[in-house]
Amino acid sequence: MRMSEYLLPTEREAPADAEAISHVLGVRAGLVRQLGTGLWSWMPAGWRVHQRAVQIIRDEMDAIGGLELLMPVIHPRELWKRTGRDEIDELFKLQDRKGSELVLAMTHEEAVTFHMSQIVRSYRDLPKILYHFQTKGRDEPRPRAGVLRTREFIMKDAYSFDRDAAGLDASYEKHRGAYAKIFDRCGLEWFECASDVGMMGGTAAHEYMAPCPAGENDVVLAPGYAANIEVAGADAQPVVLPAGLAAPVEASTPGLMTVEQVAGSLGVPAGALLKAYPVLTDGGRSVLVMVRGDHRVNEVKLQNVLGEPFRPATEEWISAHLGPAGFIGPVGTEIEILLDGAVQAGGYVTGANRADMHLRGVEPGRDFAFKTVDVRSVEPGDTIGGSVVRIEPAIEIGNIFKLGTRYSEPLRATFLDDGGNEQAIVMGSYGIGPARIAAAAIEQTADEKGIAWPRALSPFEVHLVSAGKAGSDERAASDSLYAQLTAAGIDVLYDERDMGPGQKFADAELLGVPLRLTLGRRSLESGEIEVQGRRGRVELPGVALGDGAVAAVQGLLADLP
RNA sequence: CGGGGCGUAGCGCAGCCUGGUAGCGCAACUGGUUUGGGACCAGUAGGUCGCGAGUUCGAAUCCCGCCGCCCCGACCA
Repeated sequence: MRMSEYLLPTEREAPADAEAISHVLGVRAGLVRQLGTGLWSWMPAGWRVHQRAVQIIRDEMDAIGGLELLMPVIHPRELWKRTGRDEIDELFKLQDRKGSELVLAMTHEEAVTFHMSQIVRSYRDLPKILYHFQTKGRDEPRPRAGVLRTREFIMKDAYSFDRDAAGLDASYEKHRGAYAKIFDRCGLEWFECASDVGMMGGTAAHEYMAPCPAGENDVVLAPGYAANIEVAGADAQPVVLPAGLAAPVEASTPGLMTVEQVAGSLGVPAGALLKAYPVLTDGGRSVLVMVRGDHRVNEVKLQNVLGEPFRPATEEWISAHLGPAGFIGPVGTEIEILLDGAVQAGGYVTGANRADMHLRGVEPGRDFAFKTVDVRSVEPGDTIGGSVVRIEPAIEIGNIFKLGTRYSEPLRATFLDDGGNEQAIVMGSYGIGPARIAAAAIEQTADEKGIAWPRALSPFEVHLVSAGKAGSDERAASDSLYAQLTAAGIDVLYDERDMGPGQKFADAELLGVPLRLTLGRRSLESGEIEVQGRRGRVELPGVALGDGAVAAVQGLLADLP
């Protein structure tokens, strides 16, 4: 591709309001442009990257027997009513000119299950894996960070259809294998994490996480362990408790409402306090959740423990049922108490359910009854298997779910088993966001000059800079080299624009093609083309001009990350 | 949905407080000189100051309403 004929709208300055590296560089390098909040266009070079990711995904999906098809974005709303998903806030709703109710698909479980319900008749029709690359619409409450979280995006979504749980397990494992190959081939650093199955979930789920600064999720990492912080568990650092008391003793704490204030005033570590967090469930239960003073309640884990959604109790409710906010505790209350498992035996400081008063020496079991649960968030300093955990932000680049019969039952997708009995198809769903792969690659590889694409995702294989002006001998030589490389099937971006070399180098480093060749007057004098590897901006041995140049460049390409 | 901020030329911004003919840098265009790390000289062109309604002799500037966009939080199969 000749740069003078291409559209690569690079910018010298970052968009004023961009924070994420991938947002800044995606725009500056001319890969993406914004149309509205959460609505992004892919410019030609950016679309090349996206298509590279898509092709890698397609390869590996095909390799596990996936069958590519295409389903529409606009669906009858009725279909979504049948699965109970038509009232989701994120679902775009619309009407046609006749007033018929339609939705923009956020995923395609409904559509694919609808079709398979008509097509599959017998156990002989199973198993199947179907997938497509299709636009999703999601009315996100807060789109952010360029293409990381948008209201419209392309997703590879795959669906497996099996006779039973064992079949689903096999399909699930195939996808785990394919996903590992996909993310490795894309050159990403990534982790497979146990994840929350979510409100609409099934029986198991994994997320694929690419660590990077702009990540929206926190991942807990230890040797042999990776989990979303929403579900992660770890061993807490032990706390040194004060000597026990025969019974709780009141301690005056006037105006001291925070853990830090109370701990400081009483001369104990924050972990020697118990924090009380009263919640009311949608089902009408009231529960007092207790965690160590230096820990925090994890609302996702708590919801899983409660088995239903909940809201924190209001201050009015707390005053009416426990005591003044800031001074509540477990002693003397009738409310059901859940105690976090990190609370070791011993005497703690808790609220006394009276204004300006706490209790010392409160012992779980002796002074109040409880049920032990795991509802705290993993904290820095926690350990797993003796190793201190790392907590890193990460982008979710893919996920896999065991759906079971969540969709096949309401949509009556059944088959006859070998005994002639009607059974619901057992399903899985498997998503990957190519745009997030691109964004994660930018985040993970960028340096102060720009992007440094993994070879597999780069919009071009070689960036050839002509350092001579039009009509010069060096320009004629670079024209000739461009023709040679292109004839050999190498994907070359050829910068033959009539501008200074500094600007060309700057654009090349911004765009991040892994191999940069420079051919100018020096090359004609030395007989060598200069070579820079983009990752780390390393100068590589020059390539001799002449017939061997193409083979030499191919050799260099093979060695790149 | 709460909190904060922004909207002036393609991009980045100043001007607004204290009303009086709309500016700067980069980019663009023309001519010339340059050509190995974002050159230089001379000239040119480009703006309903987000939209609407007010106050005023006069509004980018003050008041009211609306829209759009960003960040934080809530939210997020």
